Amino acid sequence: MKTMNKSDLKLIAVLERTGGFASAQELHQILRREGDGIGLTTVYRALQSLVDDKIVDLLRREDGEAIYRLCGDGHHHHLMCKSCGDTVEIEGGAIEKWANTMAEEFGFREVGHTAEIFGICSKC
Amino acid sequence: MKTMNKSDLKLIAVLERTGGFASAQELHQILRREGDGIGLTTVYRALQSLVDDKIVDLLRREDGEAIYRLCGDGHHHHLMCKSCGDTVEIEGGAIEKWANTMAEEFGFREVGHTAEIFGICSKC
DNA sequence: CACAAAATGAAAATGATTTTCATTTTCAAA
DNA sequence: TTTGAAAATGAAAATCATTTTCATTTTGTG
Ligand SMILES: [Zn+2]
Ligand SMILES: [Zn+2]
Ligand SMILES: [Zn+2]
Ligand SMILES: [Zn+2]
Repeated sequence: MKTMNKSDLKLIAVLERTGGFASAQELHQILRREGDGIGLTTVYRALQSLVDDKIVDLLRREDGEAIYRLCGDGHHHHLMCKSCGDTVEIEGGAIEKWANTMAEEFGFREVGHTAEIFGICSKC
Repeated sequence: MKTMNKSDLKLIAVLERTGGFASAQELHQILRREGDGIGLTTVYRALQSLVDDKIVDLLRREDGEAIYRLCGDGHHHHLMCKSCGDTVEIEGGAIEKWANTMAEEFGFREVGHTAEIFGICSKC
């Protein structure tokens, strides 16, 4: 972790405030909406640097778009209704264990994972 | 799984021949190199349809590019190296149980899930 | 202050994927 | 075999996230 410039701090602040994942474009819009004139390029650069410094996690949406979250954020998974879109945040203890076990078994390190459950909720 | 047209079959054939993962662009180039004048659009369409029919897996390279591979039988998950792209298909017994438990707890039905693990493999 | 390095952002470039749309192929009914 | 509608095809244009360029501004230090 080298330096930490003004933009890096701004991005960390937004990520803290919003919690969860957000794309670069979304984070840029949020900052703009709040009156910050930061440029999209700078947002990308700050996120890149934060990822390099392992301060931020980079994952991918289903369509491939990059999404970011603060490392150490309360990690959780989602249960989403395919019909109405309602989403519940759930604990993933079993998943964490599974991911670590499997990764270890195959000699992987710096392990991460994604896991989502979807179905039809009781209201639908 | 509805119909299976000529292009779908071509793509399946290439994927069989090459084994492992390849991007749409790469698969298109391979077909072209082999003298097939198939269009890039058609390659994308065929892959989409094969993914919908669960005949091929869609994963993502580290840069977000979509990569495809013929899927083995049965339900499984992936452990992929972020660096070299090597992928292992793994059992997900714990996941299945977890997904069902959570879904039941929140009253969801027709439940499905996705789960992928990624990290750095021993060779990298 | 002066000056070099670092940061910034507008605009252009990139590159994968999708959309449009006119044309061709397929295929079953007549 | 002929015919018309539906499905398939692909070239070109459109999208859209991300990166690159490059001229300008800010920062830090002597
Ligand atoms: Zn619902
Ligand atoms: Zn988890
Ligand atoms: Zn698979
Ligand atoms: Zn590897």
